[in-house]
Amino acid sequence: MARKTGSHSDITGPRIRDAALKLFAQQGYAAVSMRKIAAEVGVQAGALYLYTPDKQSLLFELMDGHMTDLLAAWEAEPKGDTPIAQLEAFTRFHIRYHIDRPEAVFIAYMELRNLTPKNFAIIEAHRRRYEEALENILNAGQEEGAFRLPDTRLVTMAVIAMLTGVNTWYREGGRLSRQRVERIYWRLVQRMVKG
Amino acid sequence: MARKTGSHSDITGPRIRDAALKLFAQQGYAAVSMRKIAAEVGVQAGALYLYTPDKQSLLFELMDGHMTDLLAAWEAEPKGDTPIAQLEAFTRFHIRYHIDRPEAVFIAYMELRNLTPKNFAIIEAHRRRYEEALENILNAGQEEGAFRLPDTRLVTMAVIAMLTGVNTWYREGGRLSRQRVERIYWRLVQRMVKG
DNA sequence: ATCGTATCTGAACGCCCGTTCAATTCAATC
DNA sequence: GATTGAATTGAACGGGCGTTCAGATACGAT
Repeated sequence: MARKTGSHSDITGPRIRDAALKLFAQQGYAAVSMRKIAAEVGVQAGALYLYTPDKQSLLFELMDGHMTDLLAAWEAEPKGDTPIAQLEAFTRFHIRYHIDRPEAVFIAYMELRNLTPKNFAIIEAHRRRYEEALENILNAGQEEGAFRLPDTRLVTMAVIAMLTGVNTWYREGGRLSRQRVERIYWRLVQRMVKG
Repeated sequence: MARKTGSHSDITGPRIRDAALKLFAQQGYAAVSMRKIAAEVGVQAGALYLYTPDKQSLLFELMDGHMTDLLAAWEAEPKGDTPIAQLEAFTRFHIRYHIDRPEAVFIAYMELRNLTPKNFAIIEAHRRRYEEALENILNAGQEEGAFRLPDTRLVTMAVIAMLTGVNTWYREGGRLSRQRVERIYWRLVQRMVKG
């Protein structure tokens, strides 16, 4: 047998990326073989190489796609014009966006060490740009006196770590709704920045 | 050749654990082979099995040891008697302890999925106990009116995520000293809990 | 000097890895 | 209904994996 009825390039391609996303998140890049990914798609391992040059590219494209989408989504987000409004927008956006993509987020944070140095540098640049979006808001608020921060760079890292931490405990249908989680975290962030 | 001069069980054992800690943190459990660990120690792969029953036990003992030490160190920490004093003690302790053991901390957070279900349950119980140490402080402060928290469980997770995040950016000899990092984070935590 | 034993080697076991590629199958076109 | 070309198989490549174990080695006790 060779290819099955109705299988086409534009269907198999995305299915491979979906399978890789799921399996990398579940078991980790190093523990997932090309054969496992192929099995999840329902195809032989060799077929994967029609859609990706190698395993590393599969990982990189998942991470690069995630970061690119994240940055684009933040650009497109309505922000308001005061630092306090922008900080609220960032806080709520970050939680909402990350809570909806637990697998991509998990991979983006856990598999950095499995990237080649070149690919790592590209992902790091993306991350840096995203962190700077927050840092710029904090700096603006600091300058105009809306915030009183001990150290904007440190507060940037503290806020992002705190917000991203939601993904470690949030479960769909749990005690708190997304809305409620968003609101509570926003209150905490407010307290952190208000002198 | 067989064993080298001066090699003894009580030397090789710890060296194996040290090598495993270093390599697991650097490359991840799945990517590190028993042969790599053995090479780091300067020994053949077979020799490892005089000191550990298998690779999984090597990982588990590192994680279990780390969590046990962490809990014991917190027990032994001078705490003060008010919730606010205890919260300061916890905040400073957490940062100090974690900043000094980046490899063990990294493994404890990243390699959970590579534990067998039984071992995972044990590590999770440890983590839960540690989280409860903080949650109890927050609850006590909430009840006696020292803190005004939107949700103690959520604030517990937020604070721990924020504090542990230090390990992602802190570098020895960087812009901020440990002392300064401790102090700034304590100010942020204070703001978060004070209504 | 010899022995006993703790320590370690080196080879082997069956298995899985990422990747390549000739051969095959199927859908669309003529 | 034959031809074409994209999609896929299945086998193969060299290599690394965790683990076992008989045999070699060197130290401490006698």
